[in-house]
Amino acid sequence: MPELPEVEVSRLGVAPFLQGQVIQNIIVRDRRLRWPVSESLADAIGHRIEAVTRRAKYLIIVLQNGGQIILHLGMSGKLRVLEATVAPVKHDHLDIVLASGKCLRLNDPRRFGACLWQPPGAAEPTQLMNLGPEPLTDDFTADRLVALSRGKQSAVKNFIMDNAVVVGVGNIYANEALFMAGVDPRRKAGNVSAKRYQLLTQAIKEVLAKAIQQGGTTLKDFTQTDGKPGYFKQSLNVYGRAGEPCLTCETPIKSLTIGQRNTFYCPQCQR
DNA sequence: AAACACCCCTGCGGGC
DNA sequence: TGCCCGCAGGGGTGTT
Repeated sequence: MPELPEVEVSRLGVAPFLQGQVIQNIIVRDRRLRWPVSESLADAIGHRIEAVTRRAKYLIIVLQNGGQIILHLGMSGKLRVLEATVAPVKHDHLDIVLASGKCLRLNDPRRFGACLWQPPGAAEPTQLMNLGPEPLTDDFTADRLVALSRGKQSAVKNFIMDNAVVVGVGNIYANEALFMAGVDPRRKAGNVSAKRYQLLTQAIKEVLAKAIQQGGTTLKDFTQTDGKPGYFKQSLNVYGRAGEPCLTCETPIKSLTIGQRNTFYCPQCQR
């Protein structure tokens, strides 16, 4: 489900309910997420939430004592804020119960999501180390893409989906950004010119920002925390449109597999 | 070292 | 109607 925009939309949705609240209880119904949920997560109970932030596709609940609860939604994770008394349904694996009587509830059918506990003063989990820059900040530049790509033989699509290069660009938005920039996803990363990396950098920033504004992309089951779908699906130019006419030139959109992931592009517009 | 393939898991849509 | 197959928004691990 979630790429960076969907995680950010989730963060914006839940943050107002969490900020300033004391964690009254944490209920783990199934510890078997991407990594087993640590028993020591219970150490967060009794502490006040200072802020809810995001790094890459990780949502971070920052406690006033310096501890952090780090959530990842994987492919199918969803966050809702509910009254804590609402009965859980299938795949509701985790509740963070707040003093307000509400709870943050994680539902994740495929269990590719994660909940990590970073104790006060501890180093950040290895998963968060060696992450590249946030795409919507000035740290993410075309110069960086050029510098890191020289000599790279892998497809440019894989390159921009590499979290060490830039975080948060998943399969949907990689396809869309490459279309916007007019770059063939199969092209070797090392053979993309500085000028085209400039276009691609702008396209990544634009597509992610626009998707956040529109509440993310709902393909099947993503919903914003208020239960509404994301509306960015209406703005997709290539993703999921194999065989349909390119919205620019009417050439049929092609699909193929790159890096075990479905890839969509216009053979006319993208070179 | 870089570039791949593979795997974790459940649900759903399409084809028969 | 029902069963089987293929596929899905992520990303860590292990192999060449």
